Amino acid sequence: MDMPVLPGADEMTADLVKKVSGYFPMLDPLRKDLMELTRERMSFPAGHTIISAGDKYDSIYLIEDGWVVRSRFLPGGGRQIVNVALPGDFLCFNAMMFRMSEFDLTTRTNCSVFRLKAPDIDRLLEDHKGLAAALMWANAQEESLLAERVVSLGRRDALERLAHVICEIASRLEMIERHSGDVLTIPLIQEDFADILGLSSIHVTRTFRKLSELGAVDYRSGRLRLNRVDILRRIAGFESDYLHFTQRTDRIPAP
Amino acid sequence: MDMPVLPGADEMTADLVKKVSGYFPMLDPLRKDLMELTRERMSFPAGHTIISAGDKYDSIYLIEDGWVVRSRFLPGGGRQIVNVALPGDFLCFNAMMFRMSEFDLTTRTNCSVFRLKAPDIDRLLEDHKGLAAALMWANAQEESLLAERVVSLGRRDALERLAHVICEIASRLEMIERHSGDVLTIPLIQEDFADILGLSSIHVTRTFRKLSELGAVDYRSGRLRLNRVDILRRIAGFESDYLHFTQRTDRIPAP
DNA sequence: CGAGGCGTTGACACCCATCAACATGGGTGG
DNA sequence: CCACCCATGTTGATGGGTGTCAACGCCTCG
Repeated sequence: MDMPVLPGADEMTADLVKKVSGYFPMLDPLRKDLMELTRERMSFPAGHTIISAGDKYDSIYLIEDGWVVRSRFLPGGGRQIVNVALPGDFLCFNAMMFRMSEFDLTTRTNCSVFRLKAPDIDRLLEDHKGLAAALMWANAQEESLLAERVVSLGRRDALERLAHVICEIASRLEMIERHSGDVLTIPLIQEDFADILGLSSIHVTRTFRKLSELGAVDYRSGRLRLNRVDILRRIAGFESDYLHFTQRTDRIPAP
Repeated sequence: MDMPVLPGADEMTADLVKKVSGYFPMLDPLRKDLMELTRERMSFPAGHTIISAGDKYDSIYLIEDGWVVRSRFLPGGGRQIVNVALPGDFLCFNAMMFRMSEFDLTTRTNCSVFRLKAPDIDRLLEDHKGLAAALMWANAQEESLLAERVVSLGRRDALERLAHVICEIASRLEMIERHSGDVLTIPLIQEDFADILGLSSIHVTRTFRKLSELGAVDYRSGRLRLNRVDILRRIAGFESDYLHFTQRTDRIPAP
């Protein structure tokens, strides 16, 4: 295979693929597909809108580093963030299915992403089985996260919601080895939390204070100290099953 | 192909596949895969729980007829319905990825479903490309519906939410040709609407009354009369794009 | 040093939950 | 055919959770 390989694409396949699919043991085909299709590495500054609602999209992105939020602006001026994408997550993986985005994608930190020219779905299934499997997995997992967010928004109060999303983010960061210890760096302002949780930013302040009073966490300007994770999880009723981080050992091929 | 074909599987492939994938023109491979894998047709009475949260699942279901809701019960006694599945929708399509269900699946009407033994994902991608494509499409569409539900729950008030979900259900029923005219039969009680919308059933009553006063719809015991769809859509801010019902004509192969 | 973004606090209003009571209506058994 | 019952829907009163508004403090950056 004598295709031009990007500088850095190697480390990506060595390092990131492990994170993308630590849970999904189809490493070799995925690595091969990414080598073939990942031709472009792009960087964006914090606050950059990669895609706007209504844009036609033609590529799939794989986040190498940085945080991206997917959000919708409403006629009344409100905003709802539907999910937060972290390193190892795909963006626009339904570009093969749908033509245009219904959401904005905005970076919250400086980001570097790999861009995959979206093959049409027939060619994807035919020639890139590793990527196809990874995309199916990623889509299913994102669906699972969204379902849990629906539960939160529908049936949990502000305190439970905030505690729950903190548990979720902490677990996901651990999963990709971007966090250890009891202090998280979270590049979200309280207004972001508000738009994730369906609250006002003022009420997010109040709710953080209550979590602090309860001894669970302390939050200050992007730094979150986890004091008592047990308390946090109990408040949230957090069950990590829905993240589906358990390795599917039943699918690891025999050596 | 001399495999035993279920009585009725023929009509399924002739009729239902069209609905499953009217939007997704990969009919022939899908039909073939369904013929191979659809070995069992099952019927359930209304109110039956097909799968409970925590159950290990091993099959994918395709709804031939009936309504199914996917819901979660919370420790406090609350319930949240995360989506409503209609004829032509798949259930448990992530059975290849994940091992167990986090939600209950409960019939709201008498239902008949086709059961597909879930092939593992490698075999699916290898031997059942039509089904793989249909499942990817279905998953992406469900993800899209969930994202829109998140927007509703986060940033729309009760009136907007109810109007929006009515618009959604009406559109989906039209899509599968299960409804025409201005009266819908909806086998959901107000408590179901409450658990879809994150409201109390009492407030659903009030909200239906307000919609009626505004001239949009009249609801009475499972029958919903659409008086002024334009009003309803304006209240909801309904844009049907997220349903992705537009045929992807760019993907129809040349004859 | 000023400006602007972000966070914080308190007062107040509103949306919606909760509770209790009652209406309706379909099904079942006598 | 009627009596009863249970599920569901309706209404009003009350309260709590959260939004909104205004003012102020803090910090960063130019």
